[in-house]
Amino acid sequence: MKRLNLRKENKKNSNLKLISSAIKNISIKGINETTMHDVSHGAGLSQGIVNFHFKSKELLLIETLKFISNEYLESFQKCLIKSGNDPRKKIISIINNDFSNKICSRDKIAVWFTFFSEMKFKPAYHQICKERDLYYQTVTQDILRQLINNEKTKILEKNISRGFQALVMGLWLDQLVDHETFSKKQAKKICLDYLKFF
Amino acid sequence: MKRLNLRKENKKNSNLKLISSAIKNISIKGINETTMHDVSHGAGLSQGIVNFHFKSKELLLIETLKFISNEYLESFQKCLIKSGNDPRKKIISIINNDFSNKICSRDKIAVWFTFFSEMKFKPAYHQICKERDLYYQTVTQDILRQLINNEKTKILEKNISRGFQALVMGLWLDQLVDHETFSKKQAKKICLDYLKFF
DNA sequence: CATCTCTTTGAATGACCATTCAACCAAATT
DNA sequence: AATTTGGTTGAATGGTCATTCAAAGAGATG
Repeated sequence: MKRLNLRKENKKNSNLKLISSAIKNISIKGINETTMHDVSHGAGLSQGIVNFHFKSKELLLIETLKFISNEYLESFQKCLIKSGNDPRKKIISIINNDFSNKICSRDKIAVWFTFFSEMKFKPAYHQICKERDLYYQTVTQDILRQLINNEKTKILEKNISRGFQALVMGLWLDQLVDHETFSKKQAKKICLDYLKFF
Repeated sequence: MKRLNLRKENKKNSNLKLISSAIKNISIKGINETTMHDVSHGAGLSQGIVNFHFKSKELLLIETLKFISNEYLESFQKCLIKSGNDPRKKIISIINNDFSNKICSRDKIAVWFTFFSEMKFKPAYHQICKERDLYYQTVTQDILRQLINNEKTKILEKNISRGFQALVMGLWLDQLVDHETFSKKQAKKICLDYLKFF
C-alpha cells in the first residue's frame, strides 16, 4: 500500500509532537513558564516552528486544550459503548475511567487546572469546556435517571448529576494538590458512596 | 488619644492596599497578565513600591495567598463560634459560609483557582494551602463524627468529610466556569443532600 | 529647627521571550 | 531533471516587564 502525501503526514506528525511537548511542559512548569523554545525543542524541532504551525502561542494553547478535551471524550465514549445498556455498569465504568491512570495522571490534571484557572478571562477556553461539560452533563443525567428511585430520594437527577460532576472535579483537585495522602482508590470509593444513596 | 507611630500605620496600610490591588487584578486578568505596575497603580502608588514592600513579585503573590487563606479561616471560625455546640447547626453554617457572597464571589474563586493551578510547581503555595486544608479537614471530620450514624452507613467519616470538601471545591469551580446556569442556592442544596444520607 | 530614618517616586536597566524572516532543504509535480 | 510548493532552521528584532536606584518627600527624634 502506497502512502500518498508524505508531507501532510509529516505535518500532522509535527503538530502532534508540538502539542505533546506543550502538554508535558505545561504539566511541569505551567503556562507562563512554558516558552515557545521549550515547546519546539521538546518536540525535537527548532525555534520558529510553533509560529509556523499554530500562528501564535495563544492558538497553540487553544489546540492543546482541544486535544486533551477530545482525548477525554473519546475515552468516555468507549466506556459507554463497552458497557452495553446497563446503566449501573455505565456509571461504574465512567468512574473507573475518571480515575484511571491515563485520564487522572497528575500531569494531565495539572494541565486541566491550568486552563480552568484562565477560563474566566479566556472566552476561547471557556467555549471548548462548555461543550464538553454540556455533553458529559446530559449523558450522566440520562444514566442516573434510569438508575435512581425518585420515589425514595425526591432529589432531582439534575442536582445529582451536577453534584457528581463537581465531586469528580474536587477529587481531581485533591489528586493534584494532595496526592501524598490520597489514593485514586479512595476517590473512586467516595464517588460510589455518593451514588449509593440515590 | 494620640496615635503613636504614624509610619508603621501607613506602612501597614500600603501593604494592605497593594494586596487588595493584587487580588482585584488577578481576579480580572490572572497572575501572568498582572504586572507590578498594575498592582502599584491600582493601589494609588507608584512603580517601584511593590519591590520595596515585598521584595519581589513572587513574595507579593505569596502574601496575597496567605491573605485570602486567612480571610477564609477567620470567616470559617466565626461560623463555628456562633453555632454553639450543635453539630447540625455548625455544618449548615459552614455550607452557608462556603457559598456566601463574601467567600464565594467569582473574583475570589478566580484567585483561588489561579493559585491552585500553580500549586504543583510552587512549594510555597502548596505549604500555605496544606495547612489550611488540614485544619478544615480535621474540624469537619470532628463535626461529622458527631452527626453520623455509623451503624447505618458503614462509611468512614474520613471519606465523608473528604468527599464533602471535594464537593465544595467542585461546586466552586462550577461557580467560576459556569455561573450562568448555576446558582449558589443550588450548590448549597447539593451539599445538604450529600450529607443527608449519612 | 536640624538631623536622621523610613517611604515613595519614576526614570533607567537589563533580561526574557514571542514573533519574524531570509535562507535552506525536501517532497511533489511537470 | 527541472521547477514548484511547503516545511524547517536559527539568528535578528522589538516589546514587555521585573527590578534597581538616585533623588525627593515626610515622619520621628532630640
